[in-house]
Amino acid sequence: MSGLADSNTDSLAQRLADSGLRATPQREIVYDVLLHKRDHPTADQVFTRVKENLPGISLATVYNCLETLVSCGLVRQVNLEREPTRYCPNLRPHAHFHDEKSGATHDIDLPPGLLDRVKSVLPLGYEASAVEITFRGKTKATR
Amino acid sequence: MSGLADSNTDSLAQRLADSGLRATPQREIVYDVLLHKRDHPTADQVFTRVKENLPGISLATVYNCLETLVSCGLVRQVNLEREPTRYCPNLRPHAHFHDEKSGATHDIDLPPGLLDRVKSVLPLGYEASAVEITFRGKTKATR
DNA sequence: GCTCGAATTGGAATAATTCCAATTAGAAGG
DNA sequence: CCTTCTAATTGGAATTATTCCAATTCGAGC
Repeated sequence: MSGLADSNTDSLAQRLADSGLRATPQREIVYDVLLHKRDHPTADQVFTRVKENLPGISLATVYNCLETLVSCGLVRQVNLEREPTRYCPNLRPHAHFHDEKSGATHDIDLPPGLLDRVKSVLPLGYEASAVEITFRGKTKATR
Repeated sequence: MSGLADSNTDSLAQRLADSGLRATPQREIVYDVLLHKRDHPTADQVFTRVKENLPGISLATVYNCLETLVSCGLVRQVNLEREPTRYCPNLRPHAHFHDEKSGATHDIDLPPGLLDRVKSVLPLGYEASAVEITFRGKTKATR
């Protein structure tokens, strides 16, 4: 179904190795699924997609793999309101825009310096390891 | 236990009336609890606190009241990771800082203009009705 | 006092996620 | 290649926050 996975798979294997973890088929396919369609799927959606290539995988494993990918820094978790957690392989600094009409989530790339500007509002003594910016609203057809 | 509630209660009654809703004792006490200790409690924590004054209240009602307060704009919901939703009566523009060590959430007031600056990164056609900024990290004793 | 819709209540239902014990797989060493 | 030993996976049960629902209660206006 593709021939695109190898360089990704390699960086995956590398990252996993760095954390003392193994590159299993399950982890590779879960990661490929995230890279292949970047629509911020839920764990369930990832499960459905992965099953096409690996029918025997279990949902628990999908959760495990996602957790592993997050913990070695290849994937970000996105939480919106009370909805199920979504997963995002975009590692560039970006915000999320949640379209209230369609429910879709879009990445919004951030200009360099913006995150620093935002962090600069923190009072002395606050050290942020991560900043999340989330928009909610509507998208208009630009026309 | 206090004498501070009336002006709050009045604005509550007003806001509720504006939305065609009634100011019930349950709603008033839930709102007072939020105003009185602004530590971003969960629904369960609100439930516990409200029961001190209104022992017969049910958890379902607490959820209903919180939902009502949110929908008439007096309270904001704060979602962090997968944790239970927290509730915040601070209506000034502010971000949230989630202390990874203590689990506490602090409000960070935002300077005027910052939210507009952040919104300005949105491409044409994106209209944000709300922006949320969340920090995660550690707080150091300033000394 | 009555009426009638709104609000509250308790308990059942739902849904995402985590937990756990048992099995399987794979790398390293012999 | 076989064995070993740990990490990973699996299925199902358990957990937890939240929502749903049907029945009751409340209260403002007549």
